[in-house]
Amino acid sequence: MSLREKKVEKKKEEIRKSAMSVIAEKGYHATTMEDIAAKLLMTKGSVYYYFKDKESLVYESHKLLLEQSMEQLQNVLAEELPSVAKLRKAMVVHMENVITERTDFFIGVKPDQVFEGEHLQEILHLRNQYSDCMNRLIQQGMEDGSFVQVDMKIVNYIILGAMNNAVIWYSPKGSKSIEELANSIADYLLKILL
Amino acid sequence: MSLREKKVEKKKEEIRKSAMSVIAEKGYHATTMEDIAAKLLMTKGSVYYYFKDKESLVYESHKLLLEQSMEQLQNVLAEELPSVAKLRKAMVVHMENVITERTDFFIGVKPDQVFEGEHLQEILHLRNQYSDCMNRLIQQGMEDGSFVQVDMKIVNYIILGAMNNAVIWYSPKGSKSIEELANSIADYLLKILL
DNA sequence: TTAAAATCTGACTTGACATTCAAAGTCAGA
DNA sequence: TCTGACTTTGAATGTCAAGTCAGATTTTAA
Repeated sequence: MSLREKKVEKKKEEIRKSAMSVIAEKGYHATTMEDIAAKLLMTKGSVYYYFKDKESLVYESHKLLLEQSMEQLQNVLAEELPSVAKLRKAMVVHMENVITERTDFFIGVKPDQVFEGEHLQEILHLRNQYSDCMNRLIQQGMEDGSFVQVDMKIVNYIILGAMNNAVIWYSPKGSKSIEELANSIADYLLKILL
Repeated sequence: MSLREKKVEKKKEEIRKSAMSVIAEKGYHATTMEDIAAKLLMTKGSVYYYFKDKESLVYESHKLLLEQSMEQLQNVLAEELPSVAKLRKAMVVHMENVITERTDFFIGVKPDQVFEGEHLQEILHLRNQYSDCMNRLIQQGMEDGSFVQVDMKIVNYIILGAMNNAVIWYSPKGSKSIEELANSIADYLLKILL
């Protein structure tokens, strides 16, 4: 990649970050392209130089986040760990993502209210992929007898729902660190499976 | 109440219902006053005859729903039941509300992105009240030894989060009836406390 | 140094709503 | 039947944010 391309990519990355951050703060509909630009001391016009429109910017941002989370999850999947520890780790990683990225995206807005066509398909696909991985973790645990038999689908919804919802109530002012919090939530949720 | 007042109240009720229904369908920001009116074969002008503005309409609708849920919860609280059965019933009732009203209990938007001032305060107050009631149920169970000791606040967030999230994924096409679904979710969540 | 390429700017256009309002329509009861 | 209060209508208005674009400015590389 040429220097120029690197610079452009860096700028795009900054803009994506800014977008995610402002959206996490104010919600998708309340954040304007000017907000996103202002945060970087730019003007709207510049943002449009890098991104076709708001939808594309948000799509790319969201996609990247999902892909990164997916990759982390895959890494956990690949580890040599007993089922319980593996699922536990996956949950902790997820919680940390939810809290640090504050991506209200999993709950705030339904994807079909923001994306269309290809973009919508891709986002749904990535989400399903993620969800499937979690399912696999539960499945494995049930097969090797680490977990009790449960309705995988429902339990998965419960687990992801409980975790994603933290965006709404988490506050850095709380007495627990993110790590502690992630761990205790993971422990509580694991009790459903033990 | 005079005949006319009854008629007005009935109309307002219809409009609130329509608003909640369209919002559940398309999301708060995507639903226009015309959508809400059209569903009742009215024009938006009429809606404005009954409600000052969109915010007020949604506020009143949402408030009523919260109050109704609160009342149901209070009724459960008042019943003579062992802790486990009581919390279980509260959860089932909540789930049924979430699914039938399809208002994620909360519009899918954080309240401070919709309401302001007094209205916002009142909505937050009602939510807290509701949450406190759930807390009380957990507290009681821990005190009488029915539940293990847990961090009440976190567990409460988990429980409400997991349940509210059902708005996102519930589909009437699923094989389980609402009642079955509510029951199995309640059972899974109770395992956290047993 | 300098001209072409890449970036950036901000005023402008557009369109989608929310909200208003004057006029028209409805209806219970005198 | 008539009247006046109550309702409804839909066109007009106001607002706000997305998206555009003709330059202005900065960077690149010869």
